[in-house]
Amino acid sequence: MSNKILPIEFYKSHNPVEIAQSLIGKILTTYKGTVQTSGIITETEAYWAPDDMASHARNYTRTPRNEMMYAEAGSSYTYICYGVHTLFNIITADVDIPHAVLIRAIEPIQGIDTMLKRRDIHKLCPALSSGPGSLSVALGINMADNGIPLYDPNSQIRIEVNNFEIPKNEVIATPRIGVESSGKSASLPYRFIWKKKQLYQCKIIF
DNA sequence: CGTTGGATCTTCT
DNA sequence: GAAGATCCAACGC
Repeated sequence: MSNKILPIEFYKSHNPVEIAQSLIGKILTTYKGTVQTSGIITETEAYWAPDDMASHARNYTRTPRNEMMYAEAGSSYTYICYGVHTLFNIITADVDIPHAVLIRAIEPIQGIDTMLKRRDIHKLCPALSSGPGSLSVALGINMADNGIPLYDPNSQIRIEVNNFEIPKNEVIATPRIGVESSGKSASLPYRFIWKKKQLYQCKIIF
């Protein structure tokens, strides 16, 4: 069974901070072959180009790597961080407005056994899909997933609405991670975390 | 426990 | 040549 997919209109707002906040509690699902894995989004960060000095698209910088940031709302943007980790972002606003939201953590729902294998972890724990690089491994996301329309029912990666809304007072805002050197952009409260994440307690699977 | 450094790609200096 | 939207194994207490 699958939930209702978020429509493209959801991503067209020109305020990526609001979108980042609204994405908390939504469901990120990947379909790789016959395998489905999914989780509740519990942590996001907004990148508000061109003024945001922490964004790859600061000052409308345009390179082969970040070209997808200028694409249509609801497209995925994947890139390699520190030469090692694949990070998964969602592009928002109109074409040529390179706002983005980075997905930093999910709470596993479906395909937990598959996620454990992909991560080579043998028990369910927060590290399974918490942290932007770990999340991509757990969900099987790689650089081939750059530019996927996340609102399309036929895509391998989709964002779906949840059966319940997360109350706003359970979501806190903090400065973003790893952007200390980005001048005044560094202190902006563009990171959102669901306070009640970690529904499970590291139980043994095998 | 907390801290350190290696991995190794893209971009800018 | 250096730093970055990171992670984790290897250390030292």
